[in-house]
Amino acid sequence: MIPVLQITISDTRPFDLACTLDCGQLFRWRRQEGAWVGVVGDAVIAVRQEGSTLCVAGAEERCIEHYFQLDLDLPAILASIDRDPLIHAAIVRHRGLRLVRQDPWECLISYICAQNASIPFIRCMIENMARCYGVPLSSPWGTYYAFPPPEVLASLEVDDLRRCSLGYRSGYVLDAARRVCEDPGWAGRIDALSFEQGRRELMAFRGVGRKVADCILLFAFQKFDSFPVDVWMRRVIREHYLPCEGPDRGMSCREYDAIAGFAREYFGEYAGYAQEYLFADIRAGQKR
DNA sequence: GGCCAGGCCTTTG
DNA sequence: CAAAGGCATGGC
Repeated sequence: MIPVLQITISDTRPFDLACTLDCGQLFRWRRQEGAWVGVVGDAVIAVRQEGSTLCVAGAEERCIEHYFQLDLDLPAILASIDRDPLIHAAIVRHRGLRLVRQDPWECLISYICAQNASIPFIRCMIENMARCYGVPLSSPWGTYYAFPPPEVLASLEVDDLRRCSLGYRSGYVLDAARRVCEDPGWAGRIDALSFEQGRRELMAFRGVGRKVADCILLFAFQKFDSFPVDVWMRRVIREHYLPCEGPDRGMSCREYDAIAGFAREYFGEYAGYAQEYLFADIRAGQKR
């Protein structure tokens, strides 16, 4: 019998599991038999939400609260970004979506892979790497695979990663793995830095530009004022907030900075949450 | 089968 | 400094 832990959700501590796991910030969770199953570190975890109860198997309460950041005052955060009808509608539709505390290493590689790729494709690349080079983890829900650690990826050849469908990103991932192996303190250092300083550190990785750095800062380092601007976010901001600036195709550094800078000022210190709610809303609308 | 995707790097104007 | 190509691959 699998021991199941129950965590109670309330109006003062809202949480929506499906929104959180399916909004595009994470790539490894799957729906399985009415639950969500994923790998966090070396643990296979299954989570199911039944109304205001969260049923968890495979992890302790403290681990889950830390991972989903349930201690964060979400109502206060949402109130602080609720500035107009557009973001308000997104908040209402996805209330309970939380930013997850991702592992810096896995997040770094995931978002290097994410450049110029659709979300299903990103999932595919990461699963390929995990299946080929990750430690198998047997669980009541089947065999899953840990995300391969830096030493393992660093020991590969470019063609090994090409076979995982990474394409031209293979070299970037290999470089990043080697760099992290030589500098194991990288994450701790960025953790202690401000948003701007952390971004500078991250952009020293080949294959990490503004957008990728901003995602990592938001998802792995809890720099909540980070506002990643992908092609979707750019469309929304241009349509609703900053009409027409620059050509239609391709985004210059200047335009990126203009959009992200505007958003940080407009939404405030939790602009990253606004970004994620807008992103989730675009994706939901896309599914029709 | 063409278009596009949680962009970045390099080269050119 | 700004603007344009090139890039690997898979989903839709």
